[in-house]
Amino acid sequence: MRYWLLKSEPEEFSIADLERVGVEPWTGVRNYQARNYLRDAMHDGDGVLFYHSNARPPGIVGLARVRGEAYPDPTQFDPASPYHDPGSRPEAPRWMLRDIAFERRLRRCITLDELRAAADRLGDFPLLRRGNRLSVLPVTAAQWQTILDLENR
DNA sequence: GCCAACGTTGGC
DNA sequence: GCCAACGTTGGC
Repeated sequence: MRYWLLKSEPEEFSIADLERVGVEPWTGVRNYQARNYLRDAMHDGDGVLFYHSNARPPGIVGLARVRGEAYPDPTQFDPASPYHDPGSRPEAPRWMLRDIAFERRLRRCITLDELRAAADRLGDFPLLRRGNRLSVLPVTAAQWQTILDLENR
């Protein structure tokens, strides 16, 4: 079992949206490193920290779970989609996704400021690295536990 | 709205 | 393969 952090802009898709739909195909990732995490490194049942980016304040707002296996992101073949990729062929899909299942909201938002303040306990946390823009990030078991502990402080 | 960081594109 | 131009991310 591994752990991940997924970023989402709440104006695009928030934790409330995930709670409402229950399970969401994580479409639109168009970065190769993030794609590799989704396609190769994730496993059914992995834990997910749900992070609101471009939010005020930015922070972790909920928990979710990876559901099932990787499969082609259908939006890459949809000319009407903003995620359309005319260079991707159905017989060799470039972009893969996973379904993400709602688990629960956190009792409160654990803000980016708070995560920075806990940097000594978190160690090398990819979200806190300068200039990081990846929307899918690996989280260690120790970091996962540290963040859950923060929730109850 | 600004801008730093950084991935991608494309000319050469 | 280099690298300048460009586009995007995302905090502020």
